[in-house]
Amino acid sequence: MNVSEIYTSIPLGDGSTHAHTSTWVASTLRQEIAEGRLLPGSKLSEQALSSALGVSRNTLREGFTLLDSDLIISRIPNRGVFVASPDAADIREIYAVRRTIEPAALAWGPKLDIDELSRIIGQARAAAEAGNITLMADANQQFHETIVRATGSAHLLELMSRVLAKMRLVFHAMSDAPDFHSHYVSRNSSLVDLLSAGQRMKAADTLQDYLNTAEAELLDHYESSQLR
Amino acid sequence: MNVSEIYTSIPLGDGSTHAHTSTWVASTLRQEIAEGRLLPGSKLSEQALSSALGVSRNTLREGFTLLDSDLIISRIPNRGVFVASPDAADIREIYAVRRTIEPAALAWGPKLDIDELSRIIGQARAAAEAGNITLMADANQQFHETIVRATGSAHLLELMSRVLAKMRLVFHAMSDAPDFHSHYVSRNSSLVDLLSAGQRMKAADTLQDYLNTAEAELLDHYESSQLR
DNA sequence: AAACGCATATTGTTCAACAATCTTTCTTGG
DNA sequence: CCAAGAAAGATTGTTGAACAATATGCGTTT
Repeated sequence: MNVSEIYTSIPLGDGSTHAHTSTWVASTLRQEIAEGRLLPGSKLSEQALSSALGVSRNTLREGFTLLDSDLIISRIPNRGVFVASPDAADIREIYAVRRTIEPAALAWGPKLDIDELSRIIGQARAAAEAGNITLMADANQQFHETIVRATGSAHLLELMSRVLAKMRLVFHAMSDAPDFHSHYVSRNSSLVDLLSAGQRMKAADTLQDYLNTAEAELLDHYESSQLR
Repeated sequence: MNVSEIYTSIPLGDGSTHAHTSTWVASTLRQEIAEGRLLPGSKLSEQALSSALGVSRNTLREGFTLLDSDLIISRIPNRGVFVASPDAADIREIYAVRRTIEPAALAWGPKLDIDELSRIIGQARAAAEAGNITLMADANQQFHETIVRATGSAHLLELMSRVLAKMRLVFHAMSDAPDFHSHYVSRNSSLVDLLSAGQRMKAADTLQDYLNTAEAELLDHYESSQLR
């Protein structure tokens, strides 16, 4: 499916008044991008998109501004708006954020919900046995969001979800990415074991090791997929 | 100085083309707010501001959208845009972010620059002896930004500077705030001593204590200033 | 004094136009 | 034939005006 087909396949607004049309535009595009229907590098033409969405160019631009802070598009002055295509530097940035926030949440977060983490792991295990990779990926994302929620900060949670959204773009850009998620189930599980034993600092250190490993694996796969 | 006076005192653009006019608008307003010329709660009228800045309403709105992600304005649908007036919940949120990011940066940040921290403390001490509170506040902010820079993440640094910008709003809202900065110089100094001794984890714990104390002091002062 | 309704003002959105900048194509000279 | 440069075309950046939707303020009524 190419870009112009996407344009026409995006459902139009139903004519009812949205709280903010620009907000609706942003969330619509966010969803299209998150689900991989708009691939990294695609150009988002103002004229084509505004008519496809049934909004004016001005309103579309306001939506672009909103998405810009979501890190999933890149605006190049006088050139246009493109779906972000993460590179190695972006991957390193993503993991720099995660290496800071997530271990801190495990070590010191005042609202750590171990039962919830445990519950999510159960779901992931079920998904793994059913062979449902999408569900496993969802569970993995939930797991890490729950960790960040322990900080009690809405801003950190928001930053984390933006970072995870960009992470999805990385996977979309590397369509032949192997199944990174499956062997993280047991890792997450051992994290919960440590937490249940009250060893929060050790859990934080362990998570850092995991994140380092994951980053290296992703970078490795990215480099080799760039050579082709 | 009331709001309408502010409008006319904002310097107009020089007619030359800015890279992005909306970006220029946002940074201009950001500065006005940061320096306390636009106080928390002030309404930012589209008509008045657009003519005062010499830009169209559409462009001003794009600027508003940019500022919205900066946390220093609040947009109320069909009501308008106001300079954010932080409340107790905002203060708690600010410190939830700081308690997570800053100790993590001290404990694990790969790019910790102890010499730079030490240099900044020197400046703060000089400012304290000269009795220059503004310079002390600047040095304090620099100190904490340098800490976050140790994470190696641009996004975390950006979030931190947004949080510190909102922090300035808190102080502007409490015009009679006592001098919170002066007794933090020695605290920062003892942090650097711990770091120099290689005791990063102890420094992280100490910083958390400091942040908890500061949050409690601020909340206390906020509550009492609300009663009047 | 409280509640209602109307006039007014402000924000939300669209449209059409033009300026600024980039991209493509075509010409020209070597 | 190829490279450099100029003109033409397309896209983004910004503006001003217009209208709809919503909120505000003010008088009237009870």
